[in-house]
Amino acid sequence: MARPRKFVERDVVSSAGEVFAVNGLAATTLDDLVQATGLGKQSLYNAFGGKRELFLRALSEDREEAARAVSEALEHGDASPLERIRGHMLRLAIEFSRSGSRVSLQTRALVESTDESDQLATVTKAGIEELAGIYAHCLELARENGDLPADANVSSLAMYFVAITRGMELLGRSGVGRGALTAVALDALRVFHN
Amino acid sequence: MARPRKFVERDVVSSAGEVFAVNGLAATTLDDLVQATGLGKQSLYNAFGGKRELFLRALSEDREEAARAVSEALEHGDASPLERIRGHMLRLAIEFSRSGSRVSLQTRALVESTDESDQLATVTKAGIEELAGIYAHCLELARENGDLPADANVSSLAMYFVAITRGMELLGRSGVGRGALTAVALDALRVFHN
DNA sequence: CTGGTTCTTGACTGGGCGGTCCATAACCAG
DNA sequence: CTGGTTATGGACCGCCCAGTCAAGAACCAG
Repeated sequence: MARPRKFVERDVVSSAGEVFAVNGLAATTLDDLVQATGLGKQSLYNAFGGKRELFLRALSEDREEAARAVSEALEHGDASPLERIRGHMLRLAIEFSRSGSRVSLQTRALVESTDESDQLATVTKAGIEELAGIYAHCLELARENGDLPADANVSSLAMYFVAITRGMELLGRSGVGRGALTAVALDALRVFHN
Repeated sequence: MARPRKFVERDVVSSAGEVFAVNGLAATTLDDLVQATGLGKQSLYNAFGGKRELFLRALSEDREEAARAVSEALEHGDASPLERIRGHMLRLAIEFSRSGSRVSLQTRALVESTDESDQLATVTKAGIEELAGIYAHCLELARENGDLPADANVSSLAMYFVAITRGMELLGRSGVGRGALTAVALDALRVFHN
C-alpha cells in the first residue's frame, strides 16, 4: 500500500555502528552517517529518530553481538570450562592487538555517557552484568567440575574477567602488541592455578 | 614592561582538566572552558592556542600527576613491595568506585584519539609505558626480595597491572560498587600466590 | 487508473561552534 | 608622564551541525 523502504534496518544499524566505533558518538556527524549508510537524512530520521537514537540502536546490537560471541566461546566446545576461558582470553589478546582505531561501542558509550542515569550508561551497565553472568556460568561449571576450589567466589571472578578484558581492549587500542597482550592474558589466567 | 597575566597557567590547566575529565574533548566547548577557567577566549587562545592544545596540556599534567601518585604508592613505605602493590590496588578499588562521572584524561584521550599517530595517542601510549615501568620497578624489587619466583616475568606482570587497573576504572565508572571492585582487586592480586 | 500512504531527495534554517579582531587596560622602563 | 608591549574582554564571523520542510516518487488496494 505504501512505498517500501529501500534499506534493511539491520544493515543500516550495522554500518552506523562501524562509524560510531571509529569516531565515537560526539565526533560523528549526521553526514558521516548519511555517507556510511547510503540513506538520506530524512530517511534516517524517519526510521530511527536522530543521531543519539541510532547510536543506541547500534549499541544494543553490539551488546547482543558481544554477549552472543562470548556465550559461543564459553559454552560450547569439547574443552573444559576453564580451558574455554583460556582459549577465549588468548583469542581476545590477538583481536585487541589488531583492533586498529576501533573501540567497542560499549566502551565508547561508557566513556561518552554524561551521567549514570543516561541511557548510554544503563545499557553499558546491563551489558557488563550480562557478560559477567556468562563468565559466572562458565566458572560455576568449572567449580562443579572440581577445576576450581569449592569456595571460589564465582561472581567475583567473573567480574575480574570482565575488568581484565576491558583493560586489554584499551591497551590494544593504545598500541600494545600481540605478544605483550598475550602475556597479559596468561598472567590473568594464573588466577586459576592456586 | 608589559601587562602581567591575571592567571596562573597551572591553575587554568587544572580547571580545564576537570571539565575535560567530565565531558571529554569533543563534547567540551570553548565556552565551557571560559566559564571553568574564568579567562576570556582570547586569553585562552593567547596562552595555549586552542581547545585541543589545552587538552594536551591538561593531559600531560594528568599523566605526570598519575605517574607521581603511583610512584609515591609503590616506592615508599615500610611495607614490602608486594604489599605496597596490594595496598595500592585496594585504594584504587575504592577510588574508582566513587569516581562518579569522571574518567581519567588518559582514558579519554585514548578513546577520543583518531589514529595511532595522533598526539593524543602517543601521549597515552607513553603514559602506559611509564606506568608499566613503575610497576615493573616495584615488581623487580619483590623478585630480588624472593617474594616472586626468580623466573617471574616482571614486565609482563607490570602490563597486567596496568590492564587490570584500566578495567577497574571503567567498571567503576559503570556503577560497579566498592565491594565488587575490591573483590576484583583481590582476585587480581592472587597472581602472586602461586 | 486512481487515491492513499509511506518513503526519498535535496534545499533550507536556526543555532552553536571554534576561532579572530580590535579597542582598551595594565604594566614598567626611561 | 610617556611610549612600548602584552593581556584582556567583548563583539564579531563564517562554518558546520542536527534537524525540518515540502515536493515528488514508489507502491498497492480497489
